[in-house]
Amino acid sequence: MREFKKKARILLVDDNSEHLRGIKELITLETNYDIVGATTSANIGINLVKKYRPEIVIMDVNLPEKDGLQAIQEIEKLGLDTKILVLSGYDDPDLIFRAMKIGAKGYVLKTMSSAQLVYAIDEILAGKFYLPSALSSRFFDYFQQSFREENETSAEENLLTYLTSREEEVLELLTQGNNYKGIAGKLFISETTVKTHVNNIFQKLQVNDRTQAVLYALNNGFGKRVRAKISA
Amino acid sequence: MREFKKKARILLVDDNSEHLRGIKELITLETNYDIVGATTSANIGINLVKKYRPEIVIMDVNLPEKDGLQAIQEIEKLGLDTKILVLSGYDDPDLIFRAMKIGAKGYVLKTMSSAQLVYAIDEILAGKFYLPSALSSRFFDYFQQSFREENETSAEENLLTYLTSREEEVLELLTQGNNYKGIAGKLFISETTVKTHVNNIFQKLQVNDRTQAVLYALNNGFGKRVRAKISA
DNA sequence: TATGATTTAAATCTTTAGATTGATAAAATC
DNA sequence: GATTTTATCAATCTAAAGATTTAAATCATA
Repeated sequence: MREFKKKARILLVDDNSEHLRGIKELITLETNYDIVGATTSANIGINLVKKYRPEIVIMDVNLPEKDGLQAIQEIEKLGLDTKILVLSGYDDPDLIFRAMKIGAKGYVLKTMSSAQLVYAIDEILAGKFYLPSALSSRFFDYFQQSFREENETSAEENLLTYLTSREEEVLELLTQGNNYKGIAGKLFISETTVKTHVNNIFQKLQVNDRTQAVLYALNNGFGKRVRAKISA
Repeated sequence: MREFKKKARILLVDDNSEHLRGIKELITLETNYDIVGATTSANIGINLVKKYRPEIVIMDVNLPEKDGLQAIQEIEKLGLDTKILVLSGYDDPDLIFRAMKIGAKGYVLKTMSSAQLVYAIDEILAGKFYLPSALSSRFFDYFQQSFREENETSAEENLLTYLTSREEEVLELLTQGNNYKGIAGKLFISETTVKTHVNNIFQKLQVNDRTQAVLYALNNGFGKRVRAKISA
């Protein structure tokens, strides 16, 4: 399939040195792959990425010194277009979600078949993403769960709809941390007018102060922005 | 494969009546499916869901009166465990993302093969999610893009790390809209102590007032919550 | 044990925020 | 054309927020 293409340069990072050897042998059988490095250290791995600029990094997320997710972030920050395939012993949805969130191109379990690993590598090298069906389901379950509360509340009555367009402008400036003077200056109106608007906003949103108003705005999709219940 | 199982009840919603007939015929060929309804109206579709409680709804997202996404949300709100497969003429990442966000179990293009449609239906009936490889890539590109800004900023210096644990508690209560008195009461300390903490928080976060402090906290992953740049 | 960081607290002062009342003019709606 | 809504502004007042200084007790740790 890829026989005549340039060999893909691969870097392996896995804290288990036996497993590291296993993958290494397996990949060496594939004539299209060229292993440029294999290490049990996340930090060394990052340096090897800088040095050899592999097309793809196969990264274990259970590393001793530095956790794999952090290593992924640091590799992503290099801006080298290095594709990262996560190799993990856990099918924890949160772990899958976070890995994909920070830029991984795929996530496979250590229990997978060697054929599946090769398939995953090829898909990712072709510019696609790869998640096995079971992990994909876990990902989407978690993904949808994290938005469920939002979907429910967005259907309820949103007090923001009662605001006039001018009040929305004022609230927008409140959500940017402005005080009365700042808002008055930006809207070219007097401070007392701003106070009037702000007081009307409080009434309509049924809150007591600006902080609560800002929180209500952010939690209710103000300005087409929403808060996702997603752990960092 | 599913020959001996109970027939899956399917509802079709598509504004194009010709396309509706086409899918209907195609699905009727499958002995395992039972079409309980087919309509060009989103509102009628929702009522048919209530009436027949199909296992799966194949939903076009380009509907005239009510848009498909809204219809999906209303069906989800019924809490009937109805699985929804989106059928769309567009591979727009935002559309795919929003459909999956609000609970769709799959998304396929109208240009797909009939075999792929049947495969998608079977996967979803089996409790899985289904996105064709190309759409999956679009989804994840969009998904990662929406978190890119956050990933970048989270790597920068986060002033929140300078807060003491007590200051974090105070800030947490600030992000819930409490005033001095409320915080003092909840932490069983005096109001003046709270003022001291809050002032120290302002210094450390380099802000001037509580609203700005709250905004900084929310925008910098305070309390394992992050703000996703995702359009509603 | 000496040192620095944390948590607690009070006193004082200035500034800002918020509530309330009243008023005018333009714009939209009926 | 009358009425309601919206946007504007002022004045006044109270309450809350924020800045600053000082200080004592606790706690971790070098």
